[in-house]
Amino acid sequence: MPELPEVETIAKALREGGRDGSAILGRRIHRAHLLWEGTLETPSPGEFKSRIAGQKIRNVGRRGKYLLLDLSTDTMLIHLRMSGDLLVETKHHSPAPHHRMMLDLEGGLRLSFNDPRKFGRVWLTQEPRTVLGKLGPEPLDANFTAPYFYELLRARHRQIKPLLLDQAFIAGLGNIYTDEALHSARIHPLTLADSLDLTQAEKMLAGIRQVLREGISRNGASIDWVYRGGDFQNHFRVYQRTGEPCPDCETPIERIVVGQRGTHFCPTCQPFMK
DNA sequence: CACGAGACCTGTTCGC
DNA sequence: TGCGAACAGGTCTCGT
Repeated sequence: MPELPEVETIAKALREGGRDGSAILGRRIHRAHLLWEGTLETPSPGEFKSRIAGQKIRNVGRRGKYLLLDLSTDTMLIHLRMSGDLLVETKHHSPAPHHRMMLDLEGGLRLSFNDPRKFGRVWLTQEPRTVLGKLGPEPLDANFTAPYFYELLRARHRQIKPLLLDQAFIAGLGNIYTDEALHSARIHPLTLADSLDLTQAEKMLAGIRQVLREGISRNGASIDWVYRGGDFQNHFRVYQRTGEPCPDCETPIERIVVGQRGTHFCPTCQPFMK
């Protein structure tokens, strides 16, 4: 689910707080509740609870699809995977179905991790690099240039779509934004990365940045009940639009399976070049 | 190195 | 209406 724009939206919301003044920055964590221990990747439940108690939330950031909570002495990393969400609630609220972890904060607030499918994971560590170390570059980083992207693509004899989903190649893209970016760049999802020329690499990077920026400006995509307020789902051009006319040329959008993921593209705008 | 299948989970939608 | 199949924003591991 949550891809870079959704995680960025959540990080921003946690930093800025709600209209009700429910800001969590600067607050001390009184106590952690683990409703499903499998959520915790490291350390053990006992050490997690004793170590996190008393630490303050200094800041909230993002790297790839990971949320980073800077605490007094540790970093808490959260990966929402397919169905995770973070909510700020009050302490009195009884735990909703699928709550997996709750952090009681000073001032009666509570930061809750809800995750129906139980794929999400949490780490508490003083060395976030051990978790983030293998991530590829941030696509929106100004230091990530088109010529460099072209060099990376040229070194890989692999279909472009699964390559863009590979977090070690580039961080933050998921199934929605990959399909949208390929359509924006007019590149077929099965195109081999090392067959793209510099001009196509430039278009690919521009497409990635364009759809990510649009996703962020629309507060992400809210499919089903998750990620309240996001609007990008109403602006998909190909994702989950099988059979609907391409917004650029009217050709019906096609769906194929690539690397076991549903893949949506326009056969006219994105012709397969061998 | 590249790729496909299977696993990890639960909920919703689709097709008969 | 009922019920099983298919599908879902992600990632890891294993076998070829």
